[in-house]
Amino acid sequence: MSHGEDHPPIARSELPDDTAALARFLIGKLVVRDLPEGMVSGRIVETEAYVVGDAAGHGFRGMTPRNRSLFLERGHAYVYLAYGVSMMLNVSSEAEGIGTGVLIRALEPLEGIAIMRQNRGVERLRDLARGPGRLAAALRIDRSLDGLDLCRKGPLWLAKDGQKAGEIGQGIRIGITKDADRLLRFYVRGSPFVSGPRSLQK
DNA sequence: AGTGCGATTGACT
DNA sequence: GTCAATCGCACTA
Repeated sequence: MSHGEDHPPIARSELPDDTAALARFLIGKLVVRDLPEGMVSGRIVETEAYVVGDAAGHGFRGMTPRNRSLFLERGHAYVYLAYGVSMMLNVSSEAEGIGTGVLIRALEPLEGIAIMRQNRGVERLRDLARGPGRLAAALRIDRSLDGLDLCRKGPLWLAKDGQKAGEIGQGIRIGITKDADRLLRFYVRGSPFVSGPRSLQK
């Protein structure tokens, strides 16, 4: 694998307005993290959409100190702590003032794998960023990145990938109880880097 | 001011 | 397969 690639950011105008469409669009795109030790990147293989009127969405009951970044224009980072243990990376969606977003659930590691191993404390490639909390740990993502514009170069941004994503599967979201039946999870079929039980693959 | 609960993970039976 | 850890925050009063 080559290193030191340029990774131009994805323009905001390329991001679909609709949240579910954005979740699908982001499959196969890159998350790029600029760390002091070097560049870390991965290909997005799993996302979940938290859409308008969605009781499972953090923005459902309006803006709060925690979720205000969800209400930014599409393409900004919403980072929060889940279960007091794991950071979660989301991409805000829709127009400014609408509290919706896309959870990035899993990456296929590309660059900076040694750095990811160090951040995670595990060796196995498959386990470095399989799951939203693991992904955030591998990229050392925390609340200091909340609200960041992901459509420009900085500590963290979104980029295109040279190669096409595989076939995209769709299913129910993981770990929620409200609006749990909606098919708002997207993933690369057959990718070993996708999280969740095998019963949800297919 | 007190309380209950997660968009998870890793350890364990 | 089950389950505890852990804590910020939203909700109730």
